Amino acid sequence: MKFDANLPIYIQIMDEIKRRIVIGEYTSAQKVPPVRELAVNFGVNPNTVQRALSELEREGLLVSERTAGRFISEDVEKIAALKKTVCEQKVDAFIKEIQQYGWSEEEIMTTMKERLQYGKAD
Amino acid sequence: MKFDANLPIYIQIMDEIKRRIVIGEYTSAQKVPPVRELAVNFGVNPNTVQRALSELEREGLLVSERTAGRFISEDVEKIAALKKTVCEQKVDAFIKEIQQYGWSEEEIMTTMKERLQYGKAD
Amino acid sequence: MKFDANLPIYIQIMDEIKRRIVIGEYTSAQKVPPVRELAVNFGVNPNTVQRALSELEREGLLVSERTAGRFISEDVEKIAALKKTVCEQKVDAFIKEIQQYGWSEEEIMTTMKERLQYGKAD
Amino acid sequence: MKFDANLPIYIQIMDEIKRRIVIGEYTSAQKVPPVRELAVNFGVNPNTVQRALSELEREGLLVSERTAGRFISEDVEKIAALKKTVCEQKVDAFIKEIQQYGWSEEEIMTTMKERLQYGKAD
DNA sequence: GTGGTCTAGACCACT
DNA sequence: GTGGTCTAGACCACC
Repeated sequence: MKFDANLPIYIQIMDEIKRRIVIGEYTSAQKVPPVRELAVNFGVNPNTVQRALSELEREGLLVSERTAGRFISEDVEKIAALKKTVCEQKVDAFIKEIQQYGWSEEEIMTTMKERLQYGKAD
Repeated sequence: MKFDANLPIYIQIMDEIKRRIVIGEYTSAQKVPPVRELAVNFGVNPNTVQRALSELEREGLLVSERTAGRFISEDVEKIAALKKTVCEQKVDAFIKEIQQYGWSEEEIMTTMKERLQYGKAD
Repeated sequence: MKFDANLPIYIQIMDEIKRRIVIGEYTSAQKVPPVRELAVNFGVNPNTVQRALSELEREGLLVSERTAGRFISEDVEKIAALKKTVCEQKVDAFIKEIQQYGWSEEEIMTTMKERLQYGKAD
Repeated sequence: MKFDANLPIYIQIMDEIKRRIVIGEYTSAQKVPPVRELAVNFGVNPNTVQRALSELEREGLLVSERTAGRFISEDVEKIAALKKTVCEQKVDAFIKEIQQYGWSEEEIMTTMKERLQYGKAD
């Protein structure tokens, strides 16, 4: 995985795990891969992964069972809320950016529809 | 101005100049501030600004006149085309990102409308 | 190498590289010496060579591979076209110069033949 | 007039005057414009023109009459020889340059004919 | 070791 | 004062 040089890597790993939850790659009550495995896959130090997972635990998205490992929260509402907030964050960031260009809502909505319909976006 | 560590600064300056053209801060045939002045404002070396402006000149957005300075192109179509492509690029980037999350068009369009209407985005 | 004071050095380096391509010293798909080495050979700053090569890359004559170095384009037609245009440019420049002296075609062609045959030119 | 930065200006002025003789702008036995006038036209110091004219005098192309000014030599053979040598010098310089590119006589002659016929050279 | 970017500071031509 | 070029020297990512 390619990381952004500006954001702490553990944050970016948190985001990636959230993404996997959102798209259903990691589903409720499922076991999360062990730290070492993730560390290798991400190409980072295990400590960095450890930190990311701890943070996610603090947020209530992960729970750790002493010996068995770490699992995705069984709290379905929590997962649903995650999906919603992540989506809204992305949308808000986008809106903020386009507002820097002074574009009106209509312009953006129109362009989005065009781009989505013709499948030009890749 | 604050620069992203991942993208070359001269590219980001190009983008910023383009933004200023798009929002009409720099309008057709208008004089662009001198290299040294922009360099101070951006907090970078004059060479870096020089490079950014040269690239924009190559793209036909700017023209430089030996001793008088640099000017925004008088080619109105060029400017109009810029506005269009910049908008599309932003939209495409956004679409690409949200597709990583597997969201459907409807979800995104709905969320965008919500966020735009309630003005929660800032 | 000795540079002309009227033309930017990076342009003259571009011309020299083109010359080496034309005479086959640098041939298609071959590796070009690294920037720093060329800089030493030309007796100029690496940045100046960098610029020359970047321009040639933009012209499609060179391609750069991140860590491996720069290579002459594999586009054989491109190379062939280069040879043609360089030759024509030289000839045109010569014709322009002699026209300043009002010489007729016949005079020039005759003199050229003489000079070429007797091998007086060196 | 635009001067080359590498060659002494007085040499370039000599060449320009020779050119004017060759094309017949200055014809045999004609009076040469006064130093001051030439200096203004060339945009250089009168001393520089003075030196150029003195050199031309040494070469026997100009003669100075104490009070009347300077004149083009009446020696018709001298003028004819000038035309010949100037032409040969230009041709030789051209041949030397093209030989750096390894082009054969035929290639050059062919290209020259093409370029002359279609009048592409300007 | 490779290309790519950036800074700091200088000089030049042109007006 | 303007754009353009150049040098010297540095740092980075990639392999």
